[in-house]
Amino acid sequence: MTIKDIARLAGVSISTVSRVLNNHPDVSKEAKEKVLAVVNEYKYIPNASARELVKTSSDNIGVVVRGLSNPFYTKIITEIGARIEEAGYTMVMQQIGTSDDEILTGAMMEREKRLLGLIFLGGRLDYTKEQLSSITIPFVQCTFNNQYGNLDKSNYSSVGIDDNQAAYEAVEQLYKRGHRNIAVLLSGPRDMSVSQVRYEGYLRAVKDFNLESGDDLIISINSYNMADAYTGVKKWLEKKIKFTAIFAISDGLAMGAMKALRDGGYKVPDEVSVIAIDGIEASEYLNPVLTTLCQPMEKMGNRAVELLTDIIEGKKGHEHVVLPTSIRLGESLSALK
Amino acid sequence: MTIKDIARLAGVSISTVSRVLNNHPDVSKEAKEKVLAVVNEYKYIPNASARELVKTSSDNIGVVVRGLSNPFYTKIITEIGARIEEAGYTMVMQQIGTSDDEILTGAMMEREKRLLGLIFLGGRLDYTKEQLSSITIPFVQCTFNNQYGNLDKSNYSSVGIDDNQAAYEAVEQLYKRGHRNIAVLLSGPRDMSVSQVRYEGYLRAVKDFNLESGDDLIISINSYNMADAYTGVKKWLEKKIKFTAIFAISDGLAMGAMKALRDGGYKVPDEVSVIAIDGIEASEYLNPVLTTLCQPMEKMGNRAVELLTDIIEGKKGHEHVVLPTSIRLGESLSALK
DNA sequence: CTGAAAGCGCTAACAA
DNA sequence: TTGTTAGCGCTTTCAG
Repeated sequence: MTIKDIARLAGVSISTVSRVLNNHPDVSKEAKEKVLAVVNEYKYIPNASARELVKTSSDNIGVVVRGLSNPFYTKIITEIGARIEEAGYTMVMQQIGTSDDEILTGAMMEREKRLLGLIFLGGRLDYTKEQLSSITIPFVQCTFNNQYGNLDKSNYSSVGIDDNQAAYEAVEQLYKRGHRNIAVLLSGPRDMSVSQVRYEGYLRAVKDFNLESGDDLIISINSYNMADAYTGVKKWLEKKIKFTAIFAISDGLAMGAMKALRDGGYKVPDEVSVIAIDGIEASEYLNPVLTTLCQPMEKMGNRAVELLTDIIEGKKGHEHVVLPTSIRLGESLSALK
Repeated sequence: MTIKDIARLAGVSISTVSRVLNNHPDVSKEAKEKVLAVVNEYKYIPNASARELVKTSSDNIGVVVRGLSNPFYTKIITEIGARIEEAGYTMVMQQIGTSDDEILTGAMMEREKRLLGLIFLGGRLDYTKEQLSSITIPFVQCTFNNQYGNLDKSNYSSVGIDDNQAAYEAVEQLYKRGHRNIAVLLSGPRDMSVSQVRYEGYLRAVKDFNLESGDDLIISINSYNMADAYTGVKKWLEKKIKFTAIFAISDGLAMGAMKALRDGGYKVPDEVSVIAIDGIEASEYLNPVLTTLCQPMEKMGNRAVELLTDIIEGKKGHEHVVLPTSIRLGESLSALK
């Protein structure tokens, strides 16, 4: 069933069918009705590949999301979708797996969907200028921090938090409550991801506040899974390292840690305080409620779209926006006597 | 940058470029190297729309997932992806919003991607035969239960749990522990979704076990959000209805409920028992750990692919598989004295 | 208001 | 081993 068949069945030309399908004004009522009738009868659906192939422009903005159903992105995506719509563009979203190449995906989307711009969610930190050059339209990295990259900042925009500083502040919260033996729960050890950046913030705080330090206080697991965090922390507890608090680089890891602590007989927050970074929904439903530094998810999505549309419309150049975190005071912190 | 440009730049014909790009054997080493060099230099990426347009067949299996990042689907999708790969097919996944039309999406994918079959995740229950007819390839509904639909079961396959029975068994667990005043927390009230089916299972159990019944024991909210469940339960508690247990139709709702109970001064499980259905990861990290009837997620993904490939390969016809749930005994249940 | 025809970028016969 | 060519299904001038 192609446009040709519809044309034949409706007794009109291909162009007329196309016009009806695209709501062009200059079609007679009769022709329109005839075509629509046939379209409905045969449940004809135009081939999008053919459409895209022939089009030379669009109002599409691409969104590439890394990671299947990362709860953390849901709110951001919703916000991005709403803002793109509001600005008069169309969102084309593509989810990719953890190990897929987002730059390649973006480059393909750029060509196929005739994108005006791209937003990447959950990008890696290690792209080379070379790799990035396959994308020729403006793009903004959301929740991304090219701390280790050597990218030319004038070639793209970004919006995120200062992960290093957030970690520093999380540790500071513990310090202010009298904690000096603070373990860090991270994914890595050195995986060039956000985990590493936050770990460095922890180290900076440890140094600044003159806290206890050393490998004994590092709980390193190989993923961002709650289950792995649980197992890792449980095993670590057996070593009987002296500690009074845990800083987890993500809410998810903190959730695993809190269960491990409970199963290990440690009371949170009475015996051990726990703090993290992210502010996902689930961590607010724990008992005790997790204290965490929240990423401003709506704001991030909002700003990402704003940055991109400003560039597309020629209003501004590339910018790098660092948004502040806000602390959600739960029940997982207590002051040492 | 098109295949034509590459051909010109490499000094060969477009067919040769096409052959190189598609790894066809009959190309001389020199030609291949020349083409590859140009491709790399200019970061040429073939236009997938054009490719798809010209292709008449594929080994693609489409997967349509409803709902942005539903944690419940992650495991199923991972499993589906692995099985599709294993069976020698290629997975083409598309995520759609809660209010998007999955049948239309499926129909479009069928035509564009030349799919051999489709798997729907999280489908609605209310499609008409008419609507479904726009899909002409075999498809299987995963986690779907056409309890209220009037679909011809011989036209599609499905795999899921018996939601009504699962709810019944959940309530039975409470009954066996002496509970007679069991509230139900659901999303709806009558939204034709899985919530409704589980609610009917609750009603059946209430009748069979001669439990206390009535509207007072129904806590109805308008979403599957933890936050809404929290607010809803909190408000409901103010009514001071007599109850000793809550059956939540999903883990997410149970999480909201447990926090509301805690904030309202009710101890779980000492004063109130809570049970749910789903078995998502987060609910295992609660304190107390939620007792819930787990859906066999891996198995579901596994069987969905198996059903579909068997049909594609002509080995079998359509089937409707009902998988058993398994109880995860957490800490949210206690027996009444 | 309508139709004929060109061509989007690519693959796959078919020739050479 | 290579190049020529005919479409895939659609949109869009350009004539009528």
